[in-house]
Amino acid sequence: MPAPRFELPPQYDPHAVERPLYQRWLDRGVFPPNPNAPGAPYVIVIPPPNVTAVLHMGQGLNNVTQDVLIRFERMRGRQTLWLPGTDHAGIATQNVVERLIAKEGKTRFDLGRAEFVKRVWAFVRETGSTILEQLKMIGCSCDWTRTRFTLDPGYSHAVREVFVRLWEAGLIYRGHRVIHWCPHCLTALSDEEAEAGDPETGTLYYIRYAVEGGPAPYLTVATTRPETLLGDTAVAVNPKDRRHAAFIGKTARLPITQLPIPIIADDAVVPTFGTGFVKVTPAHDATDFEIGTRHKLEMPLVMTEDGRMEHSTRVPPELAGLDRFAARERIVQMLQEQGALEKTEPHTYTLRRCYRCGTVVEPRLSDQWFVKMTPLAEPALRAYRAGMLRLVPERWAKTYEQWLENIRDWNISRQLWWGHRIPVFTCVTCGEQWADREDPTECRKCGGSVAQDPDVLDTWFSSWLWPFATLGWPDDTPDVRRFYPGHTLVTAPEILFFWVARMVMAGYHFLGERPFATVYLHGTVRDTQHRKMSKSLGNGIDPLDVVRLYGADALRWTAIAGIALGSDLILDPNDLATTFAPGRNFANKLWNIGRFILAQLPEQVPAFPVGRVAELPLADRWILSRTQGAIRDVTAALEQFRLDEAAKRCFDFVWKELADWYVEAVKSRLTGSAVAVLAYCFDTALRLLHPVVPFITEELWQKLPGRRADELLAVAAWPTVREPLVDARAERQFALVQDAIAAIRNIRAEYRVSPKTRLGAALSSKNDEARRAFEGERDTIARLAQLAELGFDGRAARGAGAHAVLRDGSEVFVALADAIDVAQECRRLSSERTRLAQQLAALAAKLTNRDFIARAPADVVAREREKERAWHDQLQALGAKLESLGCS
RNA sequence: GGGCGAAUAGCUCAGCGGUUCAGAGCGCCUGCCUUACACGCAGGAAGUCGGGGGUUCGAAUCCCUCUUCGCCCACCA
Repeated sequence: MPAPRFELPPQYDPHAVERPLYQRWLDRGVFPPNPNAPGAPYVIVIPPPNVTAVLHMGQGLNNVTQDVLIRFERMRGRQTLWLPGTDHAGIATQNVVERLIAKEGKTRFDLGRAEFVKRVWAFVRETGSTILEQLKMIGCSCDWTRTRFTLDPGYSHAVREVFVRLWEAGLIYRGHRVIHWCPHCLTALSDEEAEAGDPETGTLYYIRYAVEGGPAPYLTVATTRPETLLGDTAVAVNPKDRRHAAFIGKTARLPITQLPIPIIADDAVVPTFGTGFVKVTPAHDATDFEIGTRHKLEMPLVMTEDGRMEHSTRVPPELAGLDRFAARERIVQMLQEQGALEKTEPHTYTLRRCYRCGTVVEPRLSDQWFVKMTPLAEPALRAYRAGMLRLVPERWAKTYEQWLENIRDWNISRQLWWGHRIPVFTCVTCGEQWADREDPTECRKCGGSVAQDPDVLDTWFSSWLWPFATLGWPDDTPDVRRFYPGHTLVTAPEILFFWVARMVMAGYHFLGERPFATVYLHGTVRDTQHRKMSKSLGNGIDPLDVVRLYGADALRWTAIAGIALGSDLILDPNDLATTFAPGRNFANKLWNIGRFILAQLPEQVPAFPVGRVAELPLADRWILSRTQGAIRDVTAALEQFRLDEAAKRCFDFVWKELADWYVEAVKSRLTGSAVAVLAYCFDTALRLLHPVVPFITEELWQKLPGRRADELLAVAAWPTVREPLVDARAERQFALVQDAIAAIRNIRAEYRVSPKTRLGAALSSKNDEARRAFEGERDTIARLAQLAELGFDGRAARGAGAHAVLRDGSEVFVALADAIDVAQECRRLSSERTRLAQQLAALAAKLTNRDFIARAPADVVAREREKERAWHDQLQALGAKLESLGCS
């Protein structure tokens, strides 16, 4: 045995290698796209995390997934661009900074707009790169030279251009309607940002309104929000509701304020709910607003922006200034005192809450900027139906389509300070209003002074441009030409509407092309109770804790191998050791395989003779063929986004085949072909594994003999199948060897034959119990003992045993392998659902039975050959019969 | 109220064009410190594949239905 070229520790130490390797990749500039690469570009844009975010497990999964795809394509020679960046995250970031200055006892209004925005920028500059640095810790191979931020000048330019173009196309309008309003964040929200939560049990209040001149002295409405009655301007019934027809046209009086309101008929009222009478509050309910519009009702706002009751005439002094929920209690009390509360009953409903702060959203009448979405949705829908866009897994198709089919106009204005200021200008003199690419100094019509709209744009109004604004659009940049359209988007289904569908719309509208061809939607990270990991539940896992404990590769392996396409990733935050054991164990195994192989390899590894591969020992031919299988399977799995299957296939190849069988099989002959084959197979394994576990594979690959100093696995060529090495026969034959050895091991374990005892010796043992135990199996054991005599008796001899079995029993095995060919053919035909084939398959199964193998001595070979001929004949007959029946 | 998904070994999950499909990892049991690895090696126990029907020579695998979980959408106040 040659002297080991390396002294490697028996335990893989990720910390010793990760940072230096990452730095090396950076220094060598392997992450940015290589214009000299022969392949076409391959582009992924990162779902930009909030600029203030710190990495959580969901993003860990998301980004590792992207990195696997990028590294795979990079090794395949594509010009890969993985474009990183962050999102300014309007509400979220503004909230964070508001909390900060609250600690100084101040509000943003104390600071003023300019000062506040300055503070946010300072905060962003200070903390903004945290999450990107964390991505480096888990190995992400982004092109950091192209890092973008949704508020940087170039990007803002794109946002403004988009707004103005939409304006010019007549797709932006000022809408006066009831929108979702967050009384905590003090801004309007889009429909998507007002999330429906879990059903909650609340109260349905039945309230009596006095009626003048009607068929009854009063009517009863049912409501969950009694406080809104101060804003009621009508009571409505369904025109078809006979019970209440006589009320229509009469006047009701609001309790508490005694204001008169009309009783009207409207189709929107569902007669079966509550009493059939509905209180109509047009300024605080979307449906009521529509009713109000149809009937030209007054629409008074009775709450302030922060959710306190207020109105000059409608809110009585004792309620003014009360928070809406406090007001509710107080009003219920007042109603009770006035005898206007008929009854209450428990009621289950879902409340919409602000997706940033969780506050119950208040429907509120206001003026906002909207984008007309139907003209944008149509191309996105058409493109999807034409197959231009693929969702993986496909089951999200219906969700995507339904949303686009029922698209609603998008409220894009936010009453915030942090974000892209809406570029709409109004002349204070003549009222002229327009959107402008530059800040105007005077009215374009009358020369009067102008005022810019105070609001900012929805964060998603910048996010939806991400695939091209990051490349320098609207300028005609080389990057836009080269990297648009992109290829794969990796994200969570939660933002299918927020982001994905809108990017598709923007892509088609502004560039006339899809932003990406495939949307890969991965699952959610959950705890063992299947609860989503979240800060508030305290059930999260910090990916960097995992990196510190077990290394980035262990994290990556667990995330990738542990999640099937489209399913969730279940991790146990209370037991990181168990959760990440698979990754840690595998990394260590790989390390030790490398440790062993590297110790065997001489400075100059001879290439194995591909042309004369047939002359190699069976085990060599077997592992070479299995290597081709691994290349084929792993490549196919990655192409199909089956990352878990790719990982698992690598696992089986490296651990079960290369380590457990081949390494053991060649331990007794570690020279010549074995060394060459080991070097090739291990090198291939490292390449196949690199996308998933980049650090350890790069580290080991660097140590392979003959490596030039400037070579990096990160940009090494992806392996391809070498046809001459595919050898189905060798695989079958070796499988029999494996079966035979398994049978021997089984017998040894079952009869407790010590590893140090020869089977033959055990047979003639003086130990009565052992001998008696052997009696029933005497023939089998004797035969196997004979086969195994060389190999299974001592230490470190499993491989030698395999070799010996092969040599002594090869004739038997070859005959069996041929028989199996026949059997398999029978099985193939049996799937044609014929009885005859079924019977043959049963017989075939018998032939391939492990018992048979274990008992098949050389002297039955002749008999088997005879049988085999008979099989062939039957097969021929069968074939003819099938053909006559019209089966192919 | 619609739509979608999931129920397979103690745990987390593969398998789902019908005939080596009853599997993997972790855990468990029994041997092994065999000079790459005890984060390991060898062997093993363990599931009537959620319940019930149906199609078929044959079904975790296809159809129907029920139950239980989870997700998305929706103006019943």
